[in-house]
Amino acid sequence: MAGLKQVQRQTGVALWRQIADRIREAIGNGAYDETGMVPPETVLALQLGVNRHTVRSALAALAQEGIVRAVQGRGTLIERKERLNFPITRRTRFTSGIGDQAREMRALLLDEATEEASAEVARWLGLKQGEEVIRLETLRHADRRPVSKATSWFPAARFAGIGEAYRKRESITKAFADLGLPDYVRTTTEVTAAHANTSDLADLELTPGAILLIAKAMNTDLDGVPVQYSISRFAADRVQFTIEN
Amino acid sequence: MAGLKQVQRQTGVALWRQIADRIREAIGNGAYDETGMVPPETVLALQLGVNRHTVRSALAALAQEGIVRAVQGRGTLIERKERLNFPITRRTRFTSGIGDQAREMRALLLDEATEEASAEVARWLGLKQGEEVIRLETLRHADRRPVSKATSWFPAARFAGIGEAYRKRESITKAFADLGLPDYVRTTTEVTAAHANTSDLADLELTPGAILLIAKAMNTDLDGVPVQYSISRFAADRVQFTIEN
DNA sequence: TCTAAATGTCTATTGATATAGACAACTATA
DNA sequence: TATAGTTGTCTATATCAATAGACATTTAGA
Repeated sequence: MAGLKQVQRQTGVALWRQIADRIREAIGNGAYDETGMVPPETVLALQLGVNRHTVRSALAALAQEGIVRAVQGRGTLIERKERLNFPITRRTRFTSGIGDQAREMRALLLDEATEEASAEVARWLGLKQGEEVIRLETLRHADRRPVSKATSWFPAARFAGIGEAYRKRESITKAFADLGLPDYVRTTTEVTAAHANTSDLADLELTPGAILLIAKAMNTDLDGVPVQYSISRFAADRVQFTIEN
Repeated sequence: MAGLKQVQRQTGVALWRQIADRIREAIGNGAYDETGMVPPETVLALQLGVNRHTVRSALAALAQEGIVRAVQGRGTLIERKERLNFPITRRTRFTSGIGDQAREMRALLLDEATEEASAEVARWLGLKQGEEVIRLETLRHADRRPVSKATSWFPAARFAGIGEAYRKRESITKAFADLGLPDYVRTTTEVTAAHANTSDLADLELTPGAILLIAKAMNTDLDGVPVQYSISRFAADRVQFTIEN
């Protein structure tokens, strides 16, 4: 049996949203792969102990996301089912990590700026606070679906022009290569989770209330000198991380 | 300035809950460390573009969690501010990982059962579906605050009695040692995020709507033979993971 | 072609959520 | 000892969320 987790009342999170989240998760886990359909509204309502109308609100939200499509008389069909796996290793690269799981990858440069390093950025990049860094805001798609939004900082002195290189090559690895850095390694990754804010929601095409997986990562060159610090935000219902040690 | 992210309306997540989450996060990030107090209700209401009463609902929820304490005439004081760091490496162990960040560690065995391996468990442990495994439900505390709830499976043939050993030693590492396994390594960790369900809420002493970081992990002995598969659920606002490669 | 099973639509009612305003009570400080 | 600044309490109102029931509409299959 599928066995959706029970919902909770009076939590500040509407039942229809909790139910939508559970069904989205169940779809992602392949719980309904046999039929390709979500169970009937009446069955879900009974399983979850809520009114059928509440289930309908949840399914309407999922239909809005393009995950299911209701057909009168037949049932509610699953339209899309995805959870990308993102391996985190010493050789973590976004493009090759996701690349074999998606047919088409795109990377978009949303914004670029040169600024003085904040205390946090300076600490990670091993700079003094106030030294110049280049900040890139990037958005990455897999199969035309937004997957992650990232803010990256680079030491400005060493990587002038990395914004332009990234825009052309659509890859950090290739942009580094163009600037004379043939290889680099992922040194540290910190993972947290939080609710999405408004701008992340819009860029990642999420519905409000969605959860983000947040990875703060440092890359260094082969001598251990920091070359990039980044904060990436992933839609938690589309992505999981795998750490292979 | 602190600058809390804006809230969103008509999302199925009540404003007071969104605001509570943002303030909890801001406290965890040290945004109010200078004063040790949350900004006045009227200021927060203005910043967030909501009514003062809505902010009060959020602060009431945080007071319920023991994170803040309102004092009439003075303001709202920060009582607790914590986020434990949990390193994930080849030598990941819960006790030593958290141990140096907390004065007191406790591990509780909630439940123990011998059962037939599900398809998932069998796959991870390299068993045939239906082979016997021991399942442990454990709850771990740091400084009397619940940190994580975990379900672990062990091959029953090899680790008979591990429940009793864990109950006595309050450590997987020591329980393994008692059963003749002096060392093991973390091979794979999968990280996802989701909303907490009812039983996790209760055991982890969370408020409804809270986010969990979920780690599915496999440990093997030094010959690469799987010895443990576990699913651990952490309160996302109390914990972060660090992956050092 | 009938029927069971499924989604779609409508009305009505209740409780939770959010806003609005006014004023009381308390604290720290000028 | 005033006073400004803060939290606490109360009333009122509008909208959202959830339940309840009835019935229409569509699909697939007997």
